Amino acid sequence: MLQRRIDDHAPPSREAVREAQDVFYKHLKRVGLKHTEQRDTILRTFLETRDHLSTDELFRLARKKDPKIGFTTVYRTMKLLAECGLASEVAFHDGVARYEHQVNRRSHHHMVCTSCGVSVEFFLPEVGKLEEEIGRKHRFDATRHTFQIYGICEDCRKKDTMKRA
Amino acid sequence: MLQRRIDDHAPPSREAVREAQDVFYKHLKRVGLKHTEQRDTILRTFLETRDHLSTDELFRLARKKDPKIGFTTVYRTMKLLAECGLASEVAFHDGVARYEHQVNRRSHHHMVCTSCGVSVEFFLPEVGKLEEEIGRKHRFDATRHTFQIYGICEDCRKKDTMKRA
DNA sequence: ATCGCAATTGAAAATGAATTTCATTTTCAT
DNA sequence: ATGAAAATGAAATTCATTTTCAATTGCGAT
Repeated sequence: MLQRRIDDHAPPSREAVREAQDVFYKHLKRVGLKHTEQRDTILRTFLETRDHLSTDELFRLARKKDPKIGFTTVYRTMKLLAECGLASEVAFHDGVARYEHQVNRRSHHHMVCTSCGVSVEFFLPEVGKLEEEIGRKHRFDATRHTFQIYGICEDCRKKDTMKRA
Repeated sequence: MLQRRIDDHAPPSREAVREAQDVFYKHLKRVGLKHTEQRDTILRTFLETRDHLSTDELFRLARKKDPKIGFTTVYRTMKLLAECGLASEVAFHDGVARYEHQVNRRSHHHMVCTSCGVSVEFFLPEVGKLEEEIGRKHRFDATRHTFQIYGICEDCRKKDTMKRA
């Protein structure tokens, strides 16, 4: 199931894409890895997306740009992108790992419909403060958090009501 | 890796256990299922635990009480317990489903050490309010949420410092 | 520009948790 | 007690993820 994402962000600008590429290439250099065409294609494909994509979905998209790209390469590239902060995993509890890109995006949280999978993003500055506060209290070096709300969206509720009638 | 749980709760009292059994049996009746010795053993085993247990870990514990209990039965029973609210899944991002029991427990959140897996529980009443508020705003019927903070605990930080020295 | 070698690639195999199958056994309403 | 329906558990299956490995490619040194 494709997990549609509802937010208020435009796709990254040309400059933002170049910046992201720069971050990626510098990361590769830093850890002694090479810059390849496949990795570049995968990054560009990823930045064009707005949904929460599984590795397999991303693989299908990348293959449209370059039919000889393999699943394994996409899989490995996503790990690299996550390492340098360009991608982050979002775990929605449905058994597949999903990624969203972090270019031009502020920290945010998700509200997920457990019926159709749609997700709405929201932002609450206080959540970041809570992370810091709780970390300090328990002497953790807090690095990140996940905050997800699960429920049923309006559309699914309406559909459900219609079915009953 | 066993996910040790740090909290301030005592194990359920004898009465709490009986109450939980009652909830379970009534649920079974409601959905037309039968009360079996295995299911009872698994519930009792589960209530005695305080860590975040995978199905396999629970299976090993239940097997001590009754060596002929099978993994499949534990797996299926955990689904039933989750259905009637006695168990809830906690997904910590490490690829295995874990459960914690909900007897005598208030809603809470987790701070997880990404190095050793230890988790500390904390409770923030405002998070429940945020769930409600955000749900209303986006017209979701919000049913639950997860809030987890990831980081490195004090012990792991110390060990790390020693290694460097 | 070429060489050499380490990194990369991608198909295929392996892994491992989750889930289903099915023949046998058990529960429980009658 | 009886028998229909459900439960059990060993084994098989599924499916996402991860590893393996032989062939290919990138790139720094020359």
